[in-house]
Amino acid sequence: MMGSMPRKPVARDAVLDAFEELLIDVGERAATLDAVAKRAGVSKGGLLYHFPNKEALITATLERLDRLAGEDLAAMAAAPEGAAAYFIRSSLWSDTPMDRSFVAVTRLAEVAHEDARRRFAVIQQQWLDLIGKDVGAAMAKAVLYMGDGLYFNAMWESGPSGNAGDRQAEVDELLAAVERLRG
Amino acid sequence: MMGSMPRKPVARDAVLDAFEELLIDVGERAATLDAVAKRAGVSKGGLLYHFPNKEALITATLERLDRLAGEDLAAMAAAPEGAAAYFIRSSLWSDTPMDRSFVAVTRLAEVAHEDARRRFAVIQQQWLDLIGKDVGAAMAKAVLYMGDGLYFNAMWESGPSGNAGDRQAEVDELLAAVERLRG
DNA sequence: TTAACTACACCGTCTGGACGGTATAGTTAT
DNA sequence: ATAACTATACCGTCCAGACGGTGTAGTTAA
Repeated sequence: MMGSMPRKPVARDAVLDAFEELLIDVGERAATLDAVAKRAGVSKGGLLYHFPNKEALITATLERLDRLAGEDLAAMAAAPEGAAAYFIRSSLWSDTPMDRSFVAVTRLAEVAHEDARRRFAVIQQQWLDLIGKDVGAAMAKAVLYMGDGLYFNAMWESGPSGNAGDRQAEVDELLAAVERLRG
Repeated sequence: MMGSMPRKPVARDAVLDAFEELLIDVGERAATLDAVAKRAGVSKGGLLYHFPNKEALITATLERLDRLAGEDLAAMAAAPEGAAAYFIRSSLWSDTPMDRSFVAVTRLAEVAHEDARRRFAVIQQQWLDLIGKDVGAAMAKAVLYMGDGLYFNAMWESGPSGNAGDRQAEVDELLAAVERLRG
């Protein structure tokens, strides 16, 4: 009568996490199924049970980004400091699930994965709209690109990231710039 | 005695161009030696005659970027409109040799190619210095990142690029933003 | 209430193909 | 005569994916 629920697929999430980590750390090229399975502590067969092929793994990763981006967008819209400031702040790599997911998908887009690129375009447009409401349409792109540039550069400094203090000073500079653009 | 000079190496440049094109269009993963040779209209043996292995091909590509970036930096320093405005303008994907070279190397950096990443850091720092002299150190990073963000986004719109008019309008907006930051 | 059965969640091995690279013998342009 | 190729065959490695299992939690029927 009671719970006749099937066993929980613990491996599934482990695999998705491992795939993201590998994308971030070593790029798409080296994020092979074997490497993902090993990192996840799962057999290759187990991996393929959940994701019949690599494309399915990618699809699931994109779906996760969609979900997290949706949540982030809601937080951005509700941020008391304003959408623009929130955006700049959150463009600093801070190792949140959203950050990891975003950078991971960046790696896929880089490898010319069309679907990944499309998701980016949508998310970027949503960010742009919110920033436009905050600082005015004329300056929105300037702010959006400042944040993107920050992200873009932070990505190269792989691993545990560099000097946190320097990074913070950088964000403060950018926030000052945003204030000057506002109007 | 005279004219017994060897034939000119026409294939070499063709191979380098083809490698760049493939990096941009399909990413590092798909830029295989076979694909490069085919695109260049050269036999695989001919490719390997000039570049004994893939790493040599990459090295030559990085050296080309160094050369082009050096020229670009000189032009930026001498630009009558100022370094910052020049930088923003040139961040628009315009299919120049420098642009192609830069994006191609981006693809390599993405795949965690350390050498490629180092070159980027150097070029970025040089740009930052010039922009700082133009708009002041406090706002330099804001401008640099605006340009980077523009580049970052333009990269996703692969192929023959989108609407040129929209892009131009975008650059004008960014230039207006730069003027507001100046001081 | 327990043996038989089912469905799910995995594991480990194998194969076919692609890719980087080697080798070699011949061809073209200067 | 020699550098600059073409053409083709081949090797070792790696990878995606297929495949045939195994263990176990829940279900059913006597």
